[in-house]
This record gives sequence, structure tokens and C-alpha cells, in this order.
Amino acid sequence: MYSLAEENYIKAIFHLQQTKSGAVSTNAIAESMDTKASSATDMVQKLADKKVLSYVKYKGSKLTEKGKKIATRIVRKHRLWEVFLVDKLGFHWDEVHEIAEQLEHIHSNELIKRLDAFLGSPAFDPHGDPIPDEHGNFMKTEKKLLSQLNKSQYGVCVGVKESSAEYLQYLDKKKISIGTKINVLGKEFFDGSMVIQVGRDQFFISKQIAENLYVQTN
Amino acid sequence: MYSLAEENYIKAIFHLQQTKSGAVSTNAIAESMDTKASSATDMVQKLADKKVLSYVKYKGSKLTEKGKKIATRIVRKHRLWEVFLVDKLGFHWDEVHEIAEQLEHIHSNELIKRLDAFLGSPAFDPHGDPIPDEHGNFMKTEKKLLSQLNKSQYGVCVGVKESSAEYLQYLDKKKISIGTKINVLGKEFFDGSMVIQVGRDQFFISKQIAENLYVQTN
DNA sequence: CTTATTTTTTAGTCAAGGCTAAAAAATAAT
DNA sequence: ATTATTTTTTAGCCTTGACTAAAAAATAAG
Repeated sequence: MYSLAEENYIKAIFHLQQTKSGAVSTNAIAESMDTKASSATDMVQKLADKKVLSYVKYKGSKLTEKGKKIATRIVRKHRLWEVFLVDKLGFHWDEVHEIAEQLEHIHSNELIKRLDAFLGSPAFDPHGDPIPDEHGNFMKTEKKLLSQLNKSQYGVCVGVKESSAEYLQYLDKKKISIGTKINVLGKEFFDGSMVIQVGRDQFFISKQIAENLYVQTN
Repeated sequence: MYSLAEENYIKAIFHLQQTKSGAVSTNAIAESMDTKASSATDMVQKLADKKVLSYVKYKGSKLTEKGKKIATRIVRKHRLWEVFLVDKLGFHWDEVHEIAEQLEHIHSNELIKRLDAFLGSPAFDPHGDPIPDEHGNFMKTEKKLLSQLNKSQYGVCVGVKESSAEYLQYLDKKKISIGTKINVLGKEFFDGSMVIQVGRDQFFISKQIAENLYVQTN
């Protein structure tokens, strides 16, 4: 059994290594956990002892198969609970994260099995993120270019095609990063430009922007 | 906000002072928490500082109004989650305690409000225990004598009429104490004797036994 | 190819909550 | 009423997970 703190670190590292490939830096972990690098070092050393991740001094950490399994189980629980909160209790999708953050640490395999069945074994959570099955397998979702979406479709940013500094800086300014959900509110067919929604902001983007961003759709 | 350990102590003290009247002894708290008396002393001192309970050295602890409020909120959450687990997820009533023990510590007033509504604002949990409302008020349930119940009714032991040592020792031997659920499996009308179920045991009791035990029914 | 800077680790503290052993108070027994 | 026993508290230590300050390694800059 893993402590609350351990589970949260494992989950954070899992999400970090989804994006950047290779080992995850101690600093990145600390930042994502909103703690200090020294604390993160202590924890990754402990988790390395427990064979949850491989850790090389000054080089970073990588979850082992065991670690990934733990992480996907937590992600599965988090997302199933989010579905419960939205579908059954009527929460709005942007209110549920904090509560699911607590519920994901409830320990009971039977509970998860039954919750999953009760919800009809959903494949995606209310934010559009895929829910891994009981074996830890995520529904394969093909990634498309944002430019391939049409009006009133949406996708979650999973990567970029061209990664020039200017482009990334633009995305940064618009608060678009891996995991950001993008709603297509409108699309002009003659030039491929779009009006999109990111968080609470809505703005116009050109075709050039839209055809360099990979999004994952259901 | 109270820590997990604090919440568990508050709940345990609440349950202890339901039965015995007056202050709860440090030893009783320690036993109920499955910890050592010294640890319990530390905790009640901390909770006294926080005005959750009043504590007099060597004399014991008593929850303040503030403490009782915290406790009933936790009890409410615990019992609502038990209803959810049994009614919605199909768990059997004797499998849910451990899971509800975890779920009761999820912090979100909105969640409880919505869960309560989702379940149809139940007044009793699957074990027959009353669920306090959002103001902390328990449904008043009249207590009857066990002898007043009929076949296939049940009640939860809430006290005794006659408290001779012999009688209490008998109850003890039969594992009947405050909070024990008793099912009436059969009743002979000519002498008032009964066959009852306590936990996994079934046995015969005379009218004399049955008319000295108070039970609470829905 | 050195020096400067950033990143990471180590060493030493701290608070929460637990423990053991010993002291002190309360209760029981002579 | 004084001793014996039980209950409760105190004192000191341990572990977890955080922190700060300083040292060490890696990276960047001249």
C-alpha cells in the first residue's frame, strides 16, 4: 500500500513523462507537486527503493512497469469518479477536479469495479480524457490536427507538428499546452481560420496555427 | 480543517459518549482507536486546545458543541456513503464499513448535499442507524423493549432496563452490547421466548431476557 | 577551457502522530 | 489509613514528509 504522498508523486511523474519523453527531472517533479526540489529528491529516492521508478542521480526518474501500473490505477479512479460526479450528481465538469483528487485515493478494487459498472464503463471522463481499463490500457485515440476539426467539435492538445520558438511562445501566450482542451466555436471554410475556446477565453486563430497543433479526439 | 487522525479521534469520542454518559476516559479512547493511552492523551490535549472538546487531566474528555457538530458531519457522510454503496453499487451491508470509513473523510459540502439528494435523503443507513440531517439532528427513534418486537423485525440495542451483573454478563457472553443489531427470527406467543440473530450467531432467549433490553427501531 | 550559473543532492530541522518507559494521580485493597 | 494496583500523564525517541542552507554536479558563457 502506498501513502497519500507517494501516490500523488507517482501520479505527477506519470503525467510528466506522458509529455516529455526520457527521464523526468527532479525539478519538474518538485514544481508539479508545488514543493521544493530537496523534498522531491527524498521522495524519488524512496520510490526508487520500492522499485516504483528508476532513478539516476542528477539525471532524473522514470516509472517502472510497476510504477506505471500504480499510476494508471489512480488515473482510472480519478476519471471514473469525475464521471460519477458529473453524470450522477450533476456537477459541472470544471468543479469536479478537486473532489476527484481526494476520491482517487480510496482503496478498494471492488469499489472501482462496481463504480465502473454503475457508470456503464465509460471510456472518457467529462474533460474528454480517456479512462484506462482495469488492465491499464487506454483507449487508443487517433490524434488529428486541430485544423481537421469542424465547428462545435473539440480536442485535447497532445503535441505540436512544428516546434519553432515563435510558435511555442504563441501557444504559451494563449495558454495552450499539452492537455489543454480546445473547443472549435467556428470555422471559415475559405481560409481555414477558426474561432476557438481555451479555458474561459475565446479567440481567432489562423489556419497556419491550427494545422500545426495535434489534438486528441474521442 | 481537521486532519485524518483528528477526525477519527473526534468520531470515536462521539460514539463513546453516546453510550456512557459523562466524560470519556483516555483509556477508552485509546482502546477504541487501537492505539496507546499516551497517544490518546497527546491527541485529546491537542483537540482541547482547538476547543473541540473539554479535557480535565485524569478525569477524561467531553466533546464541545463544536466537536459534536464535526462528529455528526462525519457520521452523516459515513452513513450516506454506506447507502450509496449498498443501494447504488449493490454491495452487501456487511462489506461497506471499511470503504465508508475512507469516504467519510472526503471534504466537500457540495458533494454531501448532492449525494444526499441523489440517494433521496435517506433517514437510515443499511445497518438501520439513523443518518443525521444537514443540521446534525438525528431522526428521533423511540426505543422499545426487545420483547415488543415480532418475528422478522429487528432493532439495535440502546440500553438495558435491569442492569444486574448476571444480566450484563449474559449479554456480554452473547456478544450483545450498545449498538448491536438484533434480528428476531422467531417468537413463541405462549411464553414470549424468541429465537434471535446476533452477528452470525442464532440462539434462543427467554421472555425475561427480551423484556429487559431496549432496542431502537426505525 | 575555465568560470558562472543552474540544477540537484546532502545535511540538518521541524511538526504530526505514533511508541516505550517512567512518574504521578486515582482507585482498590488490606 | 496506608499500601497496592490501575489509570493517566510526562518525557524522550522514531518515522514521514516537508523545509533551509550549503555542497556537488551539470550546463552555459565567456
